[in-house]
Amino acid sequence: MRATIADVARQAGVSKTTVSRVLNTRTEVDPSTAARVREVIDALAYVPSSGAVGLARGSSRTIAMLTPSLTWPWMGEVLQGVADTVEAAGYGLLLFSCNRGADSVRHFTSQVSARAFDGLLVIEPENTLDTIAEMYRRGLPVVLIDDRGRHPAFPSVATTNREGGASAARHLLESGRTRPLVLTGRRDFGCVRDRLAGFSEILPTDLVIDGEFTEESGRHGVERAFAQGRSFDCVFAHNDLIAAGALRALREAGRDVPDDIAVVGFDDIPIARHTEPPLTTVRQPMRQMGETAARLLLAGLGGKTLSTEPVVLRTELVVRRSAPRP
Amino acid sequence: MRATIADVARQAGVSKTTVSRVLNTRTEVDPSTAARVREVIDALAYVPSSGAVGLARGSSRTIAMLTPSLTWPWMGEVLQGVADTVEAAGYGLLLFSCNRGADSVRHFTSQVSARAFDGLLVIEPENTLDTIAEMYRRGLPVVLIDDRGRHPAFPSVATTNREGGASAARHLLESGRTRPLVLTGRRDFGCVRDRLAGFSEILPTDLVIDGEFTEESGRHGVERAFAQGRSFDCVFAHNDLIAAGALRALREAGRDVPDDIAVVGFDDIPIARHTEPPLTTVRQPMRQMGETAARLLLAGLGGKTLSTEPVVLRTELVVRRSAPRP
DNA sequence: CTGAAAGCGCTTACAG
DNA sequence: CTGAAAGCGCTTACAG
Repeated sequence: MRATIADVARQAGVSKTTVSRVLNTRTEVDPSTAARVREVIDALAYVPSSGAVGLARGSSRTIAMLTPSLTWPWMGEVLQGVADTVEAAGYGLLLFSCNRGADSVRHFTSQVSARAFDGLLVIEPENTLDTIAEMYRRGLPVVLIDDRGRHPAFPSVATTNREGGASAARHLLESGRTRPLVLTGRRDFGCVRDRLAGFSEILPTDLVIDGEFTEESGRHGVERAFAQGRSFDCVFAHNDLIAAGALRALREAGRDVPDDIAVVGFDDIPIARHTEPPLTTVRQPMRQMGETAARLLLAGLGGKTLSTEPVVLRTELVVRRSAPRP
Repeated sequence: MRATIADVARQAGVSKTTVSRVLNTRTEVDPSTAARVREVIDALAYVPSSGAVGLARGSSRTIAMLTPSLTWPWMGEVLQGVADTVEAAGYGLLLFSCNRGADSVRHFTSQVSARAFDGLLVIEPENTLDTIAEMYRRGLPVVLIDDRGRHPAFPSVATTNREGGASAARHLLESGRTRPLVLTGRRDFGCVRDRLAGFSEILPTDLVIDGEFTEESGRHGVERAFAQGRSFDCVFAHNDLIAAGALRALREAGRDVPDDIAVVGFDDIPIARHTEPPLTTVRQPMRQMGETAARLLLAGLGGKTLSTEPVVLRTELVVRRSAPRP
């Protein structure tokens, strides 16, 4: 049978109150009493039941992370940043993926009501921002990761999408490229608008093809541009999957990258270093975003009031062979 | 203030016992009473506190997942399979990554003692098998994902590593290749020995270079083979990262893939379809492994006794351009 | 079919 | 510095 606080108290010849006090390292305990209690704790390998502590204290020392998918290319990095930070603070990390649609959302919502965790880190599943905002308003501490340019009414972590787009344009311009093809992700994403705006400021273009954040979309984008007889000397893809698709379509069309056409992506996912040629891309610091969001949330749980102004982390241009330095 | 079972009981004019009974859908409640209670529950948006239920019942309806890293290329798929299955069963998923070394292990161990979860899914962090086995012996339900050929003394899910190696060899042999270079991962992994044994049975070779499961290791392996003046017409890499490194080294050496040298990898991670040429590889069904392990564990929690005989899932050869069909 | 009471394993005023 | 008692929000014999 597992030891409880009552066992420890009995064997140490003190009350449960005293044991609780030494566990929570309050000062008002006689040193020799405390030492005796600690001995018994060690001897019994006693660890307080997290459930009981949570009930008594009204908090679970657990944080939840909500994601639309766990298989997105950059999700592992975010998760690792979150997990490391949360663990180091002695908190537990409860993972919710909304992969099963409405059912998943319901499951998650009921866990919120059940007070299964103290705070929430979220990468927004499609169309759930209102639900999340409502939870925040009702008192659940929330930090959003990757606001997609939407600037919600609660704390969030974002990256410099606009400056990221601009840095891609500057790099291409410095390499002597002047006629870009831009392949975007979904236009209703704020980050897409920001990346485009930053890019266009430096390197204006009317050759913009809207698409999805997929390889296929990148392939189709390039094919369509060729079919329309448009000419371009570089491609700015709104993420690395689109860029990978573009690379493939360019190779199939017999164009050399980067000699004929340079390609720049966005994100710097693991695939980026394995394409041929390896991809120049605007790196988003995903792990750091996870860490930052977790640290913010933990500070919030510690009583600090969090600003709803997004914390913005810097993107960084990573130069590889698809668009080398001039 | 949040509603409790006492609030529901008061407003419905019944005892907490009765409310508890309708919550847990026992039969011994008068239909009209039950209906009245349910109305109040809805009106108050009452959801039982998971902490209190857990304490009273002595179980948390939560499963833990322990991993060495969250950024490994196939981890997202495993995690998704686990999360979907666990969620669908109404359980919570507590995530532990041992990324911070000994500190992480300690944090995890204390959570075990704190009874923070009912069962454990584990992808073994380096050198923790004994610790895990000990937890299993003390009564914690455990299912291991990817036994690395070690056949532990508790339930596990594995893949057909030996047959996977054999299928790679058969494919190469059918394509007329007879002089393979094999690039292995760490030899102390059982899966490496199994893949090698299966391969060698069909296509014996003395050109085996041991390495790590990394891109660099693949590059070095090919370079070393060339430096030794060895000739080969195909490569069997023990995972896709090694294969990606091999592709790079072959290209730099001016060899055409697959015309001069065919390449087969193992795993089928996302990168595999983005190399040049795209990689033929032995697919491990990672998501299915996650699902299977989770289902096993849930069955165990449901009272079923689990066999310690590994559940073995089939690998599948995925043919792409690096080693096309004959 | 229903309820009073004890219990799960802790914490926390309160009193001394 | 220490302890008895109440309380956190549930479940579960037990009795009726």
